Amino acid sequence: MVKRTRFDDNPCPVARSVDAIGDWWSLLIIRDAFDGSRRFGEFQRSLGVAKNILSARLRALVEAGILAVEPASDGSAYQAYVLTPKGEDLFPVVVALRQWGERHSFEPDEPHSELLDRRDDRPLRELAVLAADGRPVGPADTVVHKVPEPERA
Amino acid sequence: MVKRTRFDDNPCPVARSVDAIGDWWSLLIIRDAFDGSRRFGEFQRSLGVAKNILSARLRALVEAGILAVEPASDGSAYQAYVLTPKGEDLFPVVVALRQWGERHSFEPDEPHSELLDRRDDRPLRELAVLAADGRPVGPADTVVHKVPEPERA
DNA sequence: CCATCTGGTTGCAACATGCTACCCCTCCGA
DNA sequence: TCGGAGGGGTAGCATGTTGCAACCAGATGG
Repeated sequence: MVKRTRFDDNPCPVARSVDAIGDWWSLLIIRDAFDGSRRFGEFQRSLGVAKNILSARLRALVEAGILAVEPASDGSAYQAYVLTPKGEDLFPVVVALRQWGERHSFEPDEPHSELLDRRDDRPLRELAVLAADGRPVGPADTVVHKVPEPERA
Repeated sequence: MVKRTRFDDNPCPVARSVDAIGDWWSLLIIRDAFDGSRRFGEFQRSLGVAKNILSARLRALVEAGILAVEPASDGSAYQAYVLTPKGEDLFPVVVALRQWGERHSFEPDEPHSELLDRRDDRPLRELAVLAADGRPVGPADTVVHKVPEPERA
C-alpha cells in the first residue's frame, strides 16, 4: 500500500476525497451500504468481488472513518459494517454519480435501477450546484481559489 | 485491460459511472479540466502523474466521451483536451467530492483550495439532495428500485 | 542545424488485483 | 457432542496495472 497517503498533503479537497474513496470498489461498497447492505457476505454477493479485496477495502473504509464495525446487529454474533455520519455525508456524491450515469451511460430505453423518494416513490430532483444566493452555477461561473501554498519547498 | 467493460451490463448507474471515471486519476484530470487545464503538460505538472499513465487516462476519457481532443487552441499546433458537454455534466460530482473533502478531510484551521462563485467570490452553497417536491432527503428517505433483471442467465 | 521544449511511446520492475484453496468460528440438527 | 453448513476471513500464486526512466519525433528557436 504505497498509495495510502498520496494526497494527504494536497490542499485540494477533491484530491483528498479521491484519496479516501477513489478506487474501484470503495464507492460501490458505499453505494451498497446506502442500499442497506451491512454484512460481509452481502457486499460480497452483491459486488462479486474477491473476498480478500473486499476485506482490504472494508478495513480501509473503517480506517478512513467512513464505515464502522458494529459488534452485532441482528442478534447473531456476527459483525456488521455500517456507515458513520462521515460516510452518510457521501450521499450527494453517490447521487451525483447515479444521476450522471443515468443521463449518459444508458440508452434512452435501457432499464436501470432508480433511486426513489420513499415517501411517494418518485425519482429525486436533479442535483444543482447553487451559489450562495441560490442562483444555479456551472463550471464557467466558478473559480478555484488556491491556497497560498505555505512553506512547501 | 480486462476491466474496461466490467460494469457495462450492470443496471446500476453508479456502477457505470464508476466504470467511466472511478479510477485514481480520472477524477483529478477532470477536476483540473474544470480548473482550466487543457494541455498534456499542464495536467502532467499539476498531477505529477507518469506520462504513460496520463496518456492512457486521457485516451480513455476521450473514448468515454468525457474529453475531446481539439486540434489546436492557442495558435501553436499542439492539441488541447477539453471537456465535452458530457464531461461538464460531471460538475456536481466534482463539487460533491470537494464539499465532502472540505468537511471531513481537513483540520478546522487547515487551509485548502476553495471553489468560489466568480461573481462575488463567495463559496458555493452546500449541495442538497432534494425530492421531486423540493423537500431535502437523506439516505434513509430513499429506496433503490431495482430493475427486474431481464433474461440474465 | 544544433539545442530544447512539448507530447508522447516503450521496457522493465514493483505493486495491486483476482481466483482458488484453505482456516477458524458460530450455529444447528441428530 | 459431533458433524456439517455457512459466515468471515487469510495465504499463495497468476495476472494486470502503475510508476519510473529512457527514448523518440515533431515544433521552436538561436
